[in-house]
Amino acid sequence: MPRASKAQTAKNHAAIEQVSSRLFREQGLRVSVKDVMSAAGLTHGGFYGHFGSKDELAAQACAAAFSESVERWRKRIRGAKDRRSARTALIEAYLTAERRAAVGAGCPIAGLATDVAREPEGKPVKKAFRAGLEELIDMLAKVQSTRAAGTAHEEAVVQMATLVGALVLARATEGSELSEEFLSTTRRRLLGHTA
Amino acid sequence: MPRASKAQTAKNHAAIEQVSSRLFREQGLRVSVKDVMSAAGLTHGGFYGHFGSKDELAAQACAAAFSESVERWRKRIRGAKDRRSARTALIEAYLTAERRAAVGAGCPIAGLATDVAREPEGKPVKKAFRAGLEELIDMLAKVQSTRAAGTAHEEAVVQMATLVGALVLARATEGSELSEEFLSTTRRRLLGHTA
DNA sequence: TGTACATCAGTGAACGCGCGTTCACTGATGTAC
DNA sequence: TGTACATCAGTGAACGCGCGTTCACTGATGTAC
Repeated sequence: MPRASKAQTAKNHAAIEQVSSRLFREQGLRVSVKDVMSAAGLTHGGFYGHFGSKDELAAQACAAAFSESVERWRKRIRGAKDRRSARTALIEAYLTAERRAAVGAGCPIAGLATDVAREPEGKPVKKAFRAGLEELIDMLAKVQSTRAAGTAHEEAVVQMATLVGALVLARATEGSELSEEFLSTTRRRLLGHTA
Repeated sequence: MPRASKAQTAKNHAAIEQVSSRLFREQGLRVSVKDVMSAAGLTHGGFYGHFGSKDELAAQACAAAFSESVERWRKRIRGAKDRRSARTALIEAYLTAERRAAVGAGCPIAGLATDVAREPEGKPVKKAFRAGLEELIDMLAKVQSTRAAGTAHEEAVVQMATLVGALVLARATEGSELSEEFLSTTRRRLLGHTA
């Protein structure tokens, strides 16, 4: 299948990006170029016609995953009648068994945080991750009930830590009672049904 | 250096376990057998005289890391004058720049959660991780001010999620202002200086 | 206590395999006339 | 619109390298006398 048409080439490029965004979230940065290309229906050699390196793809895939999340959050916020219910909607959607299972389609923060932490400074994926994380924190800050922006930001930072920690630990203990607790107890307490 | 003495063999075994416990926390399960053995001052071939497989070592290294944490937590709790100050001591020690930097000597939950989540069911490291996590949650539950055991457990589950999430995200964003916020803001809010 | 020798901890080459990246090649696409 | 041909997207073999694991070998240790 030599010399694909321009339209096909664009489709292939999009497929590589989309598929790798899923695979990186599922398996971390250890996914191989061959795995990505196979999943996109291509052979590995053609990869370097689309991206300069695996690192470059990782950064773009990470950014794409964050765009997906931002879009999803935006829709949920728009669908809510006020800030309080928007916040509830985000938290309830984040801490579910479906989200725990759907690693590849889920939150890139939960999927990639540890891998990104291990990357040396300066790697492009690190920058993409930080930018995405900051954007999602800003969105979370905007649905806090507090009026003061500074306080809302602080609340968002801590809530983000709690959400990500709970999801990551629910995944690590999947199949146990504890895993369910990480989802349901955290959800309940974050939503204020607290003792 | 053939046929080491029994004493030397025991020392070597302990060195492999200790060194791998550090390396696994730092780099995740991708650390190579050669890396571990080199760090222990040995050559890779001798590994299988000490452990049946890399998976087996990972589980033992994980368990050893948790033992370290349990011991450290226990000391802090013993050193505190009451439950409230014990809880404060644990949280303050967990969310510091030193702990953020000391990945290899730090909390195995923060270091290994994502890797463990990606391991297939049944892998020995998964069992070790769950057991260790449950032990630390129990310790955290015991220093809650609530009298009711069920409520204390729930609080501990959520606090653990927050602590781990904040540390992991502080590491992923190290070098940025956001990273400092994950430590200081979370610490302040968990300790109740809340608005 | 001293000697002869079996044991076995550690070595390093080798196994088959997968990695990221490069490159000569193919032949349909896209273009110049 | 039809033809001739340069372009270049994708292929698959190959590069050097590192992986987990195995194994023949070495020679000091530990033991039997």
